[in-house]
Amino acid sequence: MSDEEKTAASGAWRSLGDFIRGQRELANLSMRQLAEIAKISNPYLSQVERGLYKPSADVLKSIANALQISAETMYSQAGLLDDSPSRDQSHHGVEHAVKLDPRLTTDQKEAIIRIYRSFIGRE
Amino acid sequence: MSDEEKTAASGAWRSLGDFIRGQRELANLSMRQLAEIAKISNPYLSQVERGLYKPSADVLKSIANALQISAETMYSQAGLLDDSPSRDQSHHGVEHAVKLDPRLTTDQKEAIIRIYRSFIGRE
DNA sequence: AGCGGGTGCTTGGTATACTTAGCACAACAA
DNA sequence: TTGTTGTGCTAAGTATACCAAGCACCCGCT
Repeated sequence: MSDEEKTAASGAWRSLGDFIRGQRELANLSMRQLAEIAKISNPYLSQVERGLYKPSADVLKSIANALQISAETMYSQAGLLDDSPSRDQSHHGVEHAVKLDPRLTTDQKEAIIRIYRSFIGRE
Repeated sequence: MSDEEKTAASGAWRSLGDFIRGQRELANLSMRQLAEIAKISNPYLSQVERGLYKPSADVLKSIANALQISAETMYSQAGLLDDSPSRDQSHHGVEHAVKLDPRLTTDQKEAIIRIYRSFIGRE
């Protein structure tokens, strides 16, 4: 058994932890800040983000609320809602949302999409 | 807060237990049958149906699967999905989509969002 | 009277989700 | 230097989700 696979806390939940950490950093929140808002302890949040534990559903919902993202998104990231064939927002998501935004001019939309495509390394 | 809200096994989860029991009886399954399909123990299922314990998310999903109902239905019955986190405006679309894109790094997401906000005149 | 097989429920224990106290390292101030 | 305050992480304990074994009862047999 490799080091990565040591205990029950590997694989699928790791990506959930990465997701939470990414969203937390995007919101410019420290662990203690997010933990306070989500009403969980900061060490536990640390362990969750590192994939050591699988948070229960209400904790997930609480974190989602604190990060201002939908609970459904969080659950699907946690692999608990894996059905959802209708809601496809993987990479069409960004470009589509940009194109639909009425606040952006055409030039601005093109600029953002160009940057976006350069980031994801084209296809 | 009332006594109903303090202890772990009361209130909202009791109705969840009733819901599960109803669905199980509707499917003409005994506790042992459902427990076997959902890969949980029958005593635990008994306690869940009586509202003594709050099942974790994956157990809920497993039960929903065994009862052939959607996980979302189960979660909403469990009161875990009804959030609707104060959706401010539609312009959440772009930022939301960017935040959710797994192909982008955190830095890239921040960059795009910064550009986007500068375009629409926010911040 | 027993049997065997069905039902749901209780008991006692293990695994793990979760917390409180505290460590180690930074960056900035006195 | 020595504090103070920020960060994330570790350690040790408590709470609880969950399981295996078994109890009590109800039926249809023989």
